[in-house]
Amino acid sequence: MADEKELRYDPATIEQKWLERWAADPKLYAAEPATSNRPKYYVLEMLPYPSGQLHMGHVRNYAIGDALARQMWMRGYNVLHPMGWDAFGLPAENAALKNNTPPREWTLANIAAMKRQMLRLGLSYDWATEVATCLPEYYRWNQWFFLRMVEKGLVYRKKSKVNWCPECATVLANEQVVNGCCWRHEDTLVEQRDLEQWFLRITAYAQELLDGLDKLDGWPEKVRTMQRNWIGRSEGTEVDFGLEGSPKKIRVFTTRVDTIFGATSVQLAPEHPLIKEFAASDAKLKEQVEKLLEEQRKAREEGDVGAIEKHGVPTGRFAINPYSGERVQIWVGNYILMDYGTGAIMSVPAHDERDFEFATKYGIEIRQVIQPVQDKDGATLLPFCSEDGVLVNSGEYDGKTCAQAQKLLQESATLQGFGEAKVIFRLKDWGVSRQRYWGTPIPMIHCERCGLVPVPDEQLPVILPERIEITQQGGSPLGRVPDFVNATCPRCGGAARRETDTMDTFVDSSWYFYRYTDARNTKVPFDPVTAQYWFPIDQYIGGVEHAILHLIYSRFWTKMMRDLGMIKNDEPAQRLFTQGMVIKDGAKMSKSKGNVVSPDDMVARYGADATRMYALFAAPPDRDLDWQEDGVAGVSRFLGRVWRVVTKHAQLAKSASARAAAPNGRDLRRTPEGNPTEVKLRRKLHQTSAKITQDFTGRWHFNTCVAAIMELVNELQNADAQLTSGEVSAPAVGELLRTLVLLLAPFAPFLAAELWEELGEDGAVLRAPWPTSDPELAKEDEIEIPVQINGKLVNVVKVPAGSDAKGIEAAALADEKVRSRTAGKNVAKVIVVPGRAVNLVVK
RNA sequence: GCGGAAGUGGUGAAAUGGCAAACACACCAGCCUUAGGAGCUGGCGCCCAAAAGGCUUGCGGGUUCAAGUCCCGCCUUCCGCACCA
Repeated sequence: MADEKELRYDPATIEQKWLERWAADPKLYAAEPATSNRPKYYVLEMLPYPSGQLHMGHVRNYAIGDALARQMWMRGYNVLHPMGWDAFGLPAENAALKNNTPPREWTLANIAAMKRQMLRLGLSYDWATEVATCLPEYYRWNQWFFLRMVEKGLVYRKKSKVNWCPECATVLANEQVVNGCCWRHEDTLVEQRDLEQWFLRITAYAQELLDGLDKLDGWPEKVRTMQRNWIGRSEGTEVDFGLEGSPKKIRVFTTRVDTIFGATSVQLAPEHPLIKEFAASDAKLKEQVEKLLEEQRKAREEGDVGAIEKHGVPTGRFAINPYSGERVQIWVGNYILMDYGTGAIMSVPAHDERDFEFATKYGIEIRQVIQPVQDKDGATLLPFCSEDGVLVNSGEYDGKTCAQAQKLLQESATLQGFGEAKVIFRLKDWGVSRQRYWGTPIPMIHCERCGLVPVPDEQLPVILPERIEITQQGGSPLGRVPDFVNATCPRCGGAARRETDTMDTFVDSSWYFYRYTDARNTKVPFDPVTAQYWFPIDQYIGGVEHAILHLIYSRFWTKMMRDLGMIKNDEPAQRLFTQGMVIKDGAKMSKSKGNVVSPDDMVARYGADATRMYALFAAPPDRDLDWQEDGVAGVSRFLGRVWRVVTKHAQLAKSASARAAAPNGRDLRRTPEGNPTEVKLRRKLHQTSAKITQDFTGRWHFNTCVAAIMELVNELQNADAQLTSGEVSAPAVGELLRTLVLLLAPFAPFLAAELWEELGEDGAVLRAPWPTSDPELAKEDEIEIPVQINGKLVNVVKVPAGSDAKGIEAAALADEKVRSRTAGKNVAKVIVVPGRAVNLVVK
């Protein structure tokens, strides 16, 4: 009875044993220093927010990274595989309100819990480099970078309209507004408020951030496209229209200055300063403008901007076209945005769809000034928006192509001083102020005499006070801590007030991966030499939801650090992989859908190996993954078969004769010899290892890697009798089982460690060399060739491997079925693809 | 509206232009008994009683000796962007 239990694969016991062993060996997953003679490989998974619970999306993300890291170790690389915590942020404050737990305590407890879960999963992180962004040892460097950016003129403060989430009671960056709602509160509409804010000048890098995308060919095209759209570069012209009866000018931005002779009105945004001016002396206009503004706000908040019906009112004022001197009405329109371009446009109804719609509605003149190159004679269907035409009704510019006219008009504007060529970006500067407690204090001091004064480096870190009452009232919580607020001005020594806003948490995650390379440095954020050894990251892995936020900020930060002379690389990550979502019952796993599967449950029932391996087996990593518990059970049963087949024959594999003939299973004869089963099994083995290596290095289809291991194990199982009887030689058994375990190691590290030991091997399987495949042994000696007649499959013939076209053709023509089908017919042509197929063209 | 990805058995999926459905899950039949979330054997796209045969990768065309794969048009689903002047 007692022995029987041992015949069962028991993941709980095996995994517990190895957890203890690994815990006793903290250097197991440590990278070698930069002096290592192995090639470096930096594999990184996006650091999680410490919510306290891993979810399946994390498990999938980390299973992918871990399989890669382990395989790279086995292939001889010096691997850096770190993990950390994106530990600042609002949930800690909410938890404090709810449970009366200090944010720091709550966060650290969550980190401890999630770390336990990660350890339980057997993830190969070097915890010596662990980083938690909420600790002063980390966030002091956020402050340090902030000061460097102040010096570089990359920080400024301005009062501006900002996105305000009433739920978070704080400001959001543009990137954090999703469909008009808060990215953390999908149902909470974002409001616009006027506030003094700190901004980072990310737009200084707009062009470089855009250009760099072309070189990031290791990034998914999807992410690059999203970033391009977000940066939104647009080439055009700025032109000053005159304001009738005033020396003032109205500057408009247009990408189609060639259509300017067709401008029949000028449209201003409701928030345009001139509109305010007009409205001041015109109560009726004021009322109308407010209505337009309200419509615009509503549409923006509903995320339905494109669908809003265009409205506008004439202001009664007129603008003067600087090229023609023509006088056109000035309107205010609800479809004009103040925060793009100049907040003013020239309206050319004949050549712009929106302007056309507007003009049609209000009976504004529609004047064609571009004649399409095609259908020169017939009436043009307006609006005609293509640039494939020539100018008409445009004075001296008539007959020019659109491109020629744009150039000439720009030159003329520059010459006469009423305009110029201009490139504008949709990307806005990064507002980093947050009126929250649990974040990095912004290291600035407000002095009544000296103004804004940076905190000197030697006074860093500006420590976030820990004893603080979290309340729900608005405004920065730090403002209610006198010990924090009251400061001495570093410049004049007088009494001053400390800045009470904290930094956006995306600052934390913009550079954390550099800190990993030198995580305990107390002098500088990281040692440049060490960082240069590891950077750029060879493979970054995470969810596509960070395509714009985190990934654009990180690129900016890297360029900024490069310009500080701290690093040499222009981009943080060479390759980026975005894994698919974890789905259950047709929907993304989420608490609100009630379809969450707990990783702890899975690990408890099936073990960490089975849980991780299922996450890799059920779909290729870039696709969405449908979580089916039966599938996990299936993988667990498979691991049981592996366990049985290896333990059953382990004695033979490590027998004296097997070792003597083939230490490590490596020196076996390199030509296929032995009894047919042995030849067949070794062939399958070498085919499997070739396939896995290929799928691993090439296209990252871990699901087919796992399937290949399953096929191998199925063959071993089918040959159980021959293995038991000794028909297969001991050295061959040794090679088979050892290699199987090595191939399994990146996917099921616990079982691999256990079986590696079972096979009598010392040392970590992680440090054993990755199996190489011998093409000679992998080669089939007979292959099946499908024979088609007119493209239809008729039969399959066997020919010796390496048969030439002639031999294959002969075999095909000799086949019974083929002969009966071709009898009495004319075989017009025979196409032979050696090793692949034969097709007979029969008439 | 624009851009991207995807559409293959009951399910997850596989297939350098060359035998569609590997590997699994579920299901069915049988064996085993320590009655388990265990193990083993076999079956499992559709039509046909079976065999023979035929049909089959969202729909319609095309290229090719040969198309799930390449090209054109359409449909559906998901994702991103969306008055960006």
